[in-house]
Amino acid sequence: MTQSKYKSDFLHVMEERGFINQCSDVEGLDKKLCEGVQSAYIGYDPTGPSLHIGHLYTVMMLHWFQQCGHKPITLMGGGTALIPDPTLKDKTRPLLSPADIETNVESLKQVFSKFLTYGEGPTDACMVNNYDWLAGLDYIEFLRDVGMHFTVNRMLTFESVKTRLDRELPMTFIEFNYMILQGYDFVQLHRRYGTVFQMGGSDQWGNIINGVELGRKMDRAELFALTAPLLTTASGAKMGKTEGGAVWLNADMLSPYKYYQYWRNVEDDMVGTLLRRFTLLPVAEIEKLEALQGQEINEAKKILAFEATRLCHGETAAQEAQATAQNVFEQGVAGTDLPSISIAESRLAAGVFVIDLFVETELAGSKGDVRRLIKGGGAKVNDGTVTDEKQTVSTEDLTPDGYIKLSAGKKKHALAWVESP
RNA sequence: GGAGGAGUGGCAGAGCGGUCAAUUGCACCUGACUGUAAAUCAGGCGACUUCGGUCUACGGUGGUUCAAAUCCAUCCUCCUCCA
Repeated sequence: MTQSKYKSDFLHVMEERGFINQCSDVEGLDKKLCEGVQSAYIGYDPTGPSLHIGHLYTVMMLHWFQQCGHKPITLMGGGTALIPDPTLKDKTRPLLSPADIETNVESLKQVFSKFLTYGEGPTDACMVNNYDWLAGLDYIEFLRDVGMHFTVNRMLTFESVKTRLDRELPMTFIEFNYMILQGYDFVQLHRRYGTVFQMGGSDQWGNIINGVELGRKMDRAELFALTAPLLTTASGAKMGKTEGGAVWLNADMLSPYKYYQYWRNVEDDMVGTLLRRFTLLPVAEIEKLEALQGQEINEAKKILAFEATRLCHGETAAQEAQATAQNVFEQGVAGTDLPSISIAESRLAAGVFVIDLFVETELAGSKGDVRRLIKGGGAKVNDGTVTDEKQTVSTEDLTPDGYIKLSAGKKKHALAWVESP
């Protein structure tokens, strides 16, 4: 294990797990964290009902923060979600209704609870909503107190603003204000909870540092910022997408099996980074796994997939997912955890077009999609390649266990079970 | 308020009266090779289809034409310059 240059447990962990990208004042922060229990927050926009793995590494930061004896705060941007964030996407994102946001906040708390312990204790996590202080703001007062401290000159230099302007894309005033409100959040967190520390992804650096500066200007507060490197694949693309879309952390939006498969299929070069960031395995153990070469890396990927799934969906779900993956890929048989549909026995007896089953199991998006799959030789029924578009299956195709296995390509499989009368 | 310019498939970006379901790149899917990896090569990439076709699409709505993404009118949105 490498000798840490940090005194505080937390920074030590962040360092060895690769979470440190930029920090406003490492020494100061290190010292602060050694003084006693601190609270730190990360902001999340409740713009969707779940988190995906793009959010996950920040949640892990909070997780470790709590493990190191501090208090994590999840800040819900209930107020800022009413305002579009000007980042990345060139288009202004649609405004959400307050009711949607409230539903999302509730749903998100469930997800966070898998990684953080909420409660009333000194190091228990808590969830706050910036709607509480943003909703009632008086415009004039706000401009005088907060707007005073921002120069447009500086705001224009921020990456999110610059790219928009450079590309001659519109940015509305409401979006332009986003960063001010985010900075103001830090001030409020400090005033209300004594929070001196904010973390986030490196894309949030500008916003976070705004808060640090605003706190100093308004309250002479000493605030700290830490960002983690954004997750990109070894080939440079942003991580977190699968064929179906985002890799959600909710089981009802993405099954544990698929979640497991996502991790199982990551690029070789990512395994070490991901193990450090998304599992709780001791670093020493991770270092051993990182040393694996060639085909052996698959072993590391299995561990990554298992550990990541266990953390998010629990031991049982992880074992089931792993067992299914093993059955499917190593034994060549079906596993119970595969996506399934049920089909009435009477319907099956009459014969069902294979094409329809592929659509119903969502292995393909449309009938035309299945036809293409068949033409390309990627469609299989019970591991036999489908060659005829009009091929049907009936009760005779059922395996002894009472299902039909469908495959789209080598990795995507689904089962159609007969519905017992 | 005035003058120009632009709105095309997930994104970028061609087309500017028929041969356009729309060039191309990225992304994505499948096949081959492999290690459920990467790279590479090949094919595919609106929906439905009795595979002959049918339908829906180029900001919205009307119109001209045998025929429109392409022309005209109008509305909406955005950009640039001027006041």
